[in-house]
Amino acid sequence: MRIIVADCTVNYAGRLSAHLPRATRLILIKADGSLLIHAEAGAYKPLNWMNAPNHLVEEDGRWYVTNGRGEELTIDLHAVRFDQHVELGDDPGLQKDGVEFELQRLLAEQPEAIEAGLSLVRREYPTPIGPVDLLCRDAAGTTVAVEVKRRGEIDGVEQLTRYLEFLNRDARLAPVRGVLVAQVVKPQARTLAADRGIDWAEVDYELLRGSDSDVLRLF
Amino acid sequence: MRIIVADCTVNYAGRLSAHLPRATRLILIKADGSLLIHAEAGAYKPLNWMNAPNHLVEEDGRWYVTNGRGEELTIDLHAVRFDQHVELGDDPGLQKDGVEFELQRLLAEQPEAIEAGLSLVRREYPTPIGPVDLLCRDAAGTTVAVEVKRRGEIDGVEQLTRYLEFLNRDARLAPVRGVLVAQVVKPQARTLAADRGIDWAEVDYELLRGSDSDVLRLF
DNA sequence: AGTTCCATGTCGCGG
DNA sequence: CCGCGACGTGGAACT
Repeated sequence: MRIIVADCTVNYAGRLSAHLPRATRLILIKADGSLLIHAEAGAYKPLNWMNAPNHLVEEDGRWYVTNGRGEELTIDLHAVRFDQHVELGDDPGLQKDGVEFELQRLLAEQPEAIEAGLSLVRREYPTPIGPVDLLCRDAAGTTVAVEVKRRGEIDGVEQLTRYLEFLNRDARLAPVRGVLVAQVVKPQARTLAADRGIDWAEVDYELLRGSDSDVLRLF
Repeated sequence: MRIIVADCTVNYAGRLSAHLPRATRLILIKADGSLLIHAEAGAYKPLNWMNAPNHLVEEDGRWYVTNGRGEELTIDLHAVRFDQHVELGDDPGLQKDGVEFELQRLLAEQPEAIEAGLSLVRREYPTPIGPVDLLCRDAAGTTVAVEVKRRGEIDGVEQLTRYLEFLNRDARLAPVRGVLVAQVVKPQARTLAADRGIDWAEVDYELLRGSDSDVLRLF
């Protein structure tokens, strides 16, 4: 990785046109050729960037970066204050835990955590506009579409509404109820869900994981 | 800005839990306190980060970063290979050009590009839930609500549906048709639009801009 | 490669 | 502060 601090002017033309007036910034060039330009403020997102793979040409204090997809970045270097090369080596990568998929897996194993008497019919049940997270049947034998989110917000209710629209046209399934399941269901989502006749449930992730370990311990 | 290259182990607990095994990485600490951890590969997005404002405590080769929103990042520094401080100063900021607003402006000038015989009634026509991008009238005199997007996706159909709901209650306008206009309309959006009786159209941004220049050249 | 959906999305605007 | 929509969204998983 090459680490540069320089007084520079930047122009980007591609998906849009953008211009960075002259100022001192941090420029990173990674081993794969990707390039980031960061300022002193504004975390996470670079002011400008070019994703790998791309082609870098240096010429008279000006860099041309092109990427074969019609995008071009030009950097005018007025003064380089700092230029250092370091080898970082491969990264073992980030280990995540606690995302939606895991929650869906646990709930598929323990549908009763959503509602007593609920049993799984199929996970990722396909519809013309995308798969329903869990298709279940309740104690009374009614079909239930379950949408799993980490946080239950309005778009989750919208998504579930669309699924129900389609599912209820299938005579073999109708009538289909909907349940939005999340660790936390926001007040707005509750209101909209109630208005649409959709149920919601909050589940405890740690508790689900605990039960999961219990199940494993039995074998 | 402080630029550090170090052999480190990182743990994050907040919106999820994440762990970075020991490896050499780039750590940036910006003036506002925000912190980024980058690896050699994978541009744009840091492996881990903490957005400002946050609190940083250094202690025995271990850093604790907390941000008052229940998020915590811990960095164990095993070996620091590089540690440099640079002053970047304020950044004048990025100047952008050419996004959705521009597309809307061009279509307001050339509604025929959407559909033959279409004429503009008003841009940003207000409704209780937000302004409709373009309100038009078609060749038959029927009111048409146009939603402009750079990319036509399900969200656009949902948004337009909500507008139509309101517009159709206005006896002076009803019945109102809807058209979703974008450079590209995704299959899912087409399916949902068709299902809701909403039309869609794809337009060529470069072509619109070209016609625009032609118009200008006439004067 | 194309498509779809998730994201510790981030970011900016308006109420 | 919260809700909402755009983003050069990026990135991963699946077809």
